Amino acid sequence: MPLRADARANRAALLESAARLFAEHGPGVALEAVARDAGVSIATLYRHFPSREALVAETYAAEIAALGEVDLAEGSAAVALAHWLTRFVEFARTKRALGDLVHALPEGASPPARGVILDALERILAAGKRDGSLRADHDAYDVLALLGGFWTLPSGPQWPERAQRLAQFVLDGLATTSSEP
Amino acid sequence: MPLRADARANRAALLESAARLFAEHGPGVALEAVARDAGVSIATLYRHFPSREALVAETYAAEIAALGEVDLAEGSAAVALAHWLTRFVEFARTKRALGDLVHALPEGASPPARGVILDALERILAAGKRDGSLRADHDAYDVLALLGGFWTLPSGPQWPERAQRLAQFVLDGLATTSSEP
DNA sequence: GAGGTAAACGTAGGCTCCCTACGTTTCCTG
DNA sequence: CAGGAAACGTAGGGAGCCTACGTTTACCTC
Repeated sequence: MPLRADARANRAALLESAARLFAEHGPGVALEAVARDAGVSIATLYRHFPSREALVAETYAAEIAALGEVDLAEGSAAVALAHWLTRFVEFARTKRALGDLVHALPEGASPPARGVILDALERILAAGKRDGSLRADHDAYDVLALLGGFWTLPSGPQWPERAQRLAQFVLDGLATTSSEP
Repeated sequence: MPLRADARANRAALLESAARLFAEHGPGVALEAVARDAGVSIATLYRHFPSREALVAETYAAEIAALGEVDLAEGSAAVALAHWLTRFVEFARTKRALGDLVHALPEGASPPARGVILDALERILAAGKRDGSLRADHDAYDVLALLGGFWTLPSGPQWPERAQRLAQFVLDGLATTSSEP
């Protein structure tokens, strides 16, 4: 059965506040602040999102889904990886909170976001194995770990440049035909 | 003037407790728990270590100093980097708290640990530029960012293997003479 | 050894945040 | 427009951070 009207509105307000506050103050924002900002009590926030992780996941649901899409139709898998990395960098730039979600560790029961991203990487790597444009001796897990470095970079003005170089390094390391100058 | 005897003893007890609790429960351990474990009040902890970061830095002072040492005497810079990376992986494995310290971001005023490590990497990279064994188009900052991935890996039993592969990837990417199979 | 003093200490408490129990209000359906 | 389920807010316990303040303790001097 559908949510009641007030519940729907509160939920939407919470997601909106969360998106803004995560962007402004990082993923560690007090949940009580999010609730206050949304004009709602903390209990309501917990009712809709039982954990911080759940709130982050819902907030970035669209972004996560987009990262799951891979276009292997045109060009080699290496090209697809390059495109995917560019999108990943862009998301990482604006959505720092995503990092905590993607790298939320507990061995089992990892959040869906992680699975979606690993899945996308796996498809690209498999394609690279088929068309020979990517080395076959690294798995999605390896690549994701390398990209984890993004979240350790200070978020200053040179972040995009740094991140792009990191991505290029990963790409070069995975490509069979090196593009070194 | 030297510390008073009781102060010295308390300080040592705090460092000992901190080392154990950081290792057991990660870098997020409650400082009050550290104080309690050391048989000391929380105020005393703050008197000796004004911030969590300061406590971590002191706890791992020896490890940090060791990471600052680089042996460029024998073999190429690439070999030196390989050795340094091995040590780095080992430290990262046992001292997860170090990560928070090394990657503590604030643009200015970064803690000394970061500087020590960046310095060591810079010396290795410079040597690699001289002897031609390492690519010259990446700086210490880049390398450190790549290694940041270590701290996003789940700390399960396969951690060492994963970490070693990451390090190898970085090494391969930086070496001029590729060691790909 | 007996003080005197600065250094070091612990207690206590305010603040913020997390999370839950419980009584109250609000929406929807008939 | 009433009844009941759904959703809500208030209130509060617990944990952790950090500081103010009064008390204790080691060291130095005589």
